Amino acid sequence: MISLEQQKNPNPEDFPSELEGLRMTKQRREVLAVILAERDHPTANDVFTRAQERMPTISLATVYNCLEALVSHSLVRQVNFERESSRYCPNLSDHCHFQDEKSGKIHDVVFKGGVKLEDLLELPQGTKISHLEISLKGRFGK
Amino acid sequence: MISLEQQKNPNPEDFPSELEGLRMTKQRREVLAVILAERDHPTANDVFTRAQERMPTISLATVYNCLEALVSHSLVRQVNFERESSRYCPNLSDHCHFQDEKSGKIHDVVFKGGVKLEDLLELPQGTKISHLEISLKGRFGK
DNA sequence: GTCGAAATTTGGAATTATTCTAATTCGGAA
DNA sequence: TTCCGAATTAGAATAATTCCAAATTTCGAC
Repeated sequence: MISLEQQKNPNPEDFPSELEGLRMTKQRREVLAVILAERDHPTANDVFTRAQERMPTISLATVYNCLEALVSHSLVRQVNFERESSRYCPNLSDHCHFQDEKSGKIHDVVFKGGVKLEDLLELPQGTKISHLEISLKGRFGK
Repeated sequence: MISLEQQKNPNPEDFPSELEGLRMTKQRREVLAVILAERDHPTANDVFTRAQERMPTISLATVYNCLEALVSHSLVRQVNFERESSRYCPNLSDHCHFQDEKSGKIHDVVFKGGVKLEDLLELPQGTKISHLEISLKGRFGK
């Protein structure tokens, strides 16, 4: 797994011309930079709005294209909650997501030491998991 | 948790007039019967089509209404996979879902003896989980 | 550097699942 | 039977996402 540093103002120009086999274009760099800039979970539209600040000509379709490219090359994670619009997550380490019902905000949640979910499921021998998503909803204790 | 028997041809008329505090109307009975009739994971539209066989006048909007009522009263589970349309599941016991990438079909997966996912997560003290969904995607071993 | 092919971007249209709306119908209580 | 709130209905509206076809950019070969 590649490790892209989270930083306040990532400079799109600092990304190499290729990441994880994905050719980095100006727009893909910008979209990636937007996502790495904050540790939150923006929607495609949020990303679009933020990207427009530095690249006013970028289109929403391109943002969708870039997101799909980045996700499929594991540079960004896609997060789905029920039927809400997809969100995107810069944290590539093993974790799942908790949505606070009060604020709607999404938080990363990690597993206790070394737990591998796959080991806890009754799956037919040899089953290959290519994708796994855990979504929690609830309220923080007060 | 209520336990509604899975059976080949559930008779909508056999359901009591109220289930889990939800008043059972003709349409809600029919929708519930459709879902209990098969151990699969139909979309709202699938349910609509199947319900129409015995109740040709039912509308899609009603199917959506009924599904939402049944789900919110825990008579049926809603299953979401990425951005695909929601599916509905008659199995109320603790389990998660695996989608076979080859067929697209969804299968129920149970946890190994008594594992409680909540116990494996690093959540702030007192966090109340109201909803939890685990979705897996992959291929069965051959 | 120039050329052509291939990939990417773009704006707008199209799609699709779902929700909303307003009118009608139903079902139970009085 | 009558009344009232809830449920149903058909169709319109919404919203996220995808599709499309044209324009632009990039890349490699020369």
